[in-house]
Amino acid sequence: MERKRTDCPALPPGWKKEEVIRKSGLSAGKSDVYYYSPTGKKFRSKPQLSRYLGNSVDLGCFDFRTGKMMPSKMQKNKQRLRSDNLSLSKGKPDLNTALPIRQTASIFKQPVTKVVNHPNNKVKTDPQRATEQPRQLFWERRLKGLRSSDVSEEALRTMDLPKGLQSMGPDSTDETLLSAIASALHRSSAPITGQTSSAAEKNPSLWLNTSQPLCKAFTVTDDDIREQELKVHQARRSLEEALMADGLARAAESRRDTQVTQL
DNA sequence: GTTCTCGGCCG
DNA sequence: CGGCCGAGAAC
Repeated sequence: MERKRTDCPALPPGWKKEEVIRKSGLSAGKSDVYYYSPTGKKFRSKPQLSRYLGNSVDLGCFDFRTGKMMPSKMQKNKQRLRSDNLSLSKGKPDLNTALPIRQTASIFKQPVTKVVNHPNNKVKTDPQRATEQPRQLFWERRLKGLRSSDVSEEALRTMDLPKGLQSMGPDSTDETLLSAIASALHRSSAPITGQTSSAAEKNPSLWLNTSQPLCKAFTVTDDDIREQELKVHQARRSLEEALMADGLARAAESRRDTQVTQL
């Protein structure tokens, strides 16, 4: 009977929440909660909402039933914190490459990453949303200070970027440039060209091509490519050796464990 | 066809 | 239990 679609404080204007009480059957009295997007699409579960909003939106602390953010649910976070996997000294390194997302009060944080729907999943996309996906201007600034580190929290040496690559916009440090380019590379499969518009150099906030990293246009020479191929080759060899060593170590360890249990 | 509603599965 | 979704009922 509760047919009213109420505004939900945790939601942006336009989103409505509805609670419907079951009035017959074995489950009479139970209630179902639905949400309606501004475009009128109905959502009847958290996964469904999550699918629609994209992976970059973490609904972990959102309570679907009440429609409120419940910070208490934060502890039951599936994503392990760095401090956590420190304690499990063995265990695979964290290969999560997700980009940081803006943390705001609302569930509907602005994704920093573009939400690209996986070609294989047939979620119907709202074309409006797909094209209007907002991205913060100069969002790369928030990558500042991010460092990769190994399992012992030791910061890894950062890469040296070729001289030809130059950062642009606010905070034109090499460190941010590296992050910006790395992010651009794994955000989309489109070629990375940098900011090709000369206007962008004079006034980035106006002419910025947001699908490209904050990097001046550059050219890649054959020598650059050869040099890079060599680096990749060496990196692969190092990885191969590391994996081999790790495998031997694990084998030795499990052998020792069995012996201990047998005592 | 679409939307509504409750059953029932599964964690 | 309650969340989630399938499927029959209703429109």
